[in-house]
Amino acid sequence: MTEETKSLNFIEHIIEEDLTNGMPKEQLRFRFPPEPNGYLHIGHTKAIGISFGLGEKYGAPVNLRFDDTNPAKEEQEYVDAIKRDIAWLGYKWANECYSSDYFQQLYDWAVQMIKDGKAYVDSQSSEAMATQKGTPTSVGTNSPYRNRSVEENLDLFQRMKNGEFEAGTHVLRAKIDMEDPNMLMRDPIMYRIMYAHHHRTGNDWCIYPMYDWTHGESDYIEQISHSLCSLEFKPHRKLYDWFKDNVYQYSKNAYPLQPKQREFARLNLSYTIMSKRKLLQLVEEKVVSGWDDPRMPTISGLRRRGYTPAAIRKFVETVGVAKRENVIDVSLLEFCIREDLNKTANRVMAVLDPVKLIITNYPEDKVEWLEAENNPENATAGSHKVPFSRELYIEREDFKEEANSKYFRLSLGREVRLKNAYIIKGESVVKDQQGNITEIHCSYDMDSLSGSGTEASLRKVKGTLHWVSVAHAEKAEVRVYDRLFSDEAPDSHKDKDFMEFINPNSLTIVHAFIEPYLKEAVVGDRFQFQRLGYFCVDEDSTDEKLIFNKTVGLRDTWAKQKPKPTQNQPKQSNNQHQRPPIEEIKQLGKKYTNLPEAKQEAAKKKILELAEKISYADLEPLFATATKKTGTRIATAISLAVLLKNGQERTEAIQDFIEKAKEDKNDLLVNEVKNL
RNA sequence: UGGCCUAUGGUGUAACUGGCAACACGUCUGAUUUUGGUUCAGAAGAGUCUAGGUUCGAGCCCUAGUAGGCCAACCA
Repeated sequence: MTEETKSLNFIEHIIEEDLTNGMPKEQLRFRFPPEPNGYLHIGHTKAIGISFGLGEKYGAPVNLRFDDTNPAKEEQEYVDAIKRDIAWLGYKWANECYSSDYFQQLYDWAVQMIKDGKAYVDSQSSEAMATQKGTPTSVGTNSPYRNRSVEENLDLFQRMKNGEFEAGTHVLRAKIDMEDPNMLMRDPIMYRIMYAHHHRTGNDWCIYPMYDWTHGESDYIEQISHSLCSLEFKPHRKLYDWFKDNVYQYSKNAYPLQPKQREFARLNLSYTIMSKRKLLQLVEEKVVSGWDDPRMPTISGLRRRGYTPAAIRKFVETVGVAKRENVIDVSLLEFCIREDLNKTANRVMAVLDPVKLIITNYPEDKVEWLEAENNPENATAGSHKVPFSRELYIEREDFKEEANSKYFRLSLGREVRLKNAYIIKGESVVKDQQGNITEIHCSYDMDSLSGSGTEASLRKVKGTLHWVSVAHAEKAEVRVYDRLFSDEAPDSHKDKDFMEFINPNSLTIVHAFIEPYLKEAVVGDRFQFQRLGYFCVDEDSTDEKLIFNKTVGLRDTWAKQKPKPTQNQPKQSNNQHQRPPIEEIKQLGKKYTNLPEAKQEAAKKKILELAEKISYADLEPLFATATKKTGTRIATAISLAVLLKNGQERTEAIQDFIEKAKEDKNDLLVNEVKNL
């Protein structure tokens, strides 16, 4: 057993506390409650990971509950997609539930509440009700219908249910408090009239319950112990509890456990959006090919892009759970998928931007089938054969006529290795009339075959190139993706619509040459194209034509050397050199008290030097340093001594500072000022 | 004129009230390498939003302030 002492997140702390306070472990029960009005995205995987993860951790059931109370927006297609995605992620739900299954129970409770004077039928327009509701900063006023008799309310509600009224003419409201600072408590609507076909209940109902009423009571009916949702529902908690307390009075025998809602910060990912409404817009306006377009942050998009469930789960686990707003850098997601694929994806060779390479001293009709290791990270992965011949394709980027010593690839007169094959040397180039290179001629060292063990084969050369034999090359379409948005937070700009940040070059279609081994590949297979990245076979592939999606590139430290056009430059400027001396003094002071003695000496020396270069005006603000920042005060004292020695007049501020320092508990500080 | 929530390296998350604030990503060095990948070794980067207070001792508790987020759908 590897008993990991992993630190707990705040939700786990709450659960642990409940457990130690006597809640039986068997009572633990969670739920994931999507509304079937769109596809799940990477943000949802956090919520899924939290609730299902807790279920796995505590061996507790987790219900998948579709919150289907708005037939106008919800569809069976979404139900199916959601189930598919959760299952693909590898989670198992205990029960497949629907809020619509509880409509009758909810209705009965609502009648009960009317009888108890806790709910009433309002018959105003939505505008009138909105006005009466007030604003966050001003209280609301009571509806003129607020004091209808129980009998009238019962009659009206019954008739609402019977379909006797037009949509929009009446609603059922909870009678709470129109002056509550929490607007959700200002007589929230429980039911509205709606003549719409529901994907499960058909036309059985013409009144539909609202979210707050339905969601909390669904938790209660399912006896969910911890109802976990995102931060924006925090204000709903008060109402959640109000409804729960009332209903509990009616049903405590049947449903003894009262659920507890807790909220966490949702996941945001840089360079993308996470709103279902906006994702739907991308789909509807055909900016992308569908919900599962590989550029979409949806689970189905990521799946098609080549992401694995393991990588996504690792990602969600790594980002953690807390209550503050956050934006996760996509580089973390990319790290997770690379880490997984590096261990599992077979290596193959493919050339995306080909130029012909001719080995002039290799026989014209000779073909060798060379051994290629499938995965150096996995000894059991085996190997496959790759054909080698006189004419090959290599990557255009892998050749330069002249190159400096930093360039490890092929150039004239220099040697490189062809992966799994021979060492070659650049000899000459053939160009067309425009000066474009059409052929590169080279010679090969016939004794240098990879793995042959000869002295020549063991020679160290600076670079290794991937290649594909021209005669044996298969063609394939490769879809190379860039981020969908050019802005780090496309929907965070008040003055600009997120659509303005769409990256016009988010998809590039490349016609590539691939080694014949790949002919066998089937939809969903994942490979590492050596030196390029990870790719997977897209479902658009046919028997005649293979199509690959680029999942993610390899880490590329070489690309970083070159000036890159992207906006992802490191922001940290190297301002160490030009930092004003006073800043350096502050920095040294910062750690002063924590340093071991020897380093303290060194720091002091440095401060003494720097202090020669500062003025009184620089130092004066530091006299006000907070008492507890002892280090800075010491640095200030040391510097002050230098100024005084150099003839600085004793101002009142100086005197105050010295006096106060002399009374400090810290001996280091006292020592510095006692002789001033 | 309001209510609620949050604030820790560039990013995300930790830290039993107590040893130089930990981990991951990212960044930078170096080594290894038939992938400029992987792996390995190392470095830089934080006075825990500010100011007070309680305490022998505060990232953590209290007060005030500042900044950001959420709240006015017959949506969820």
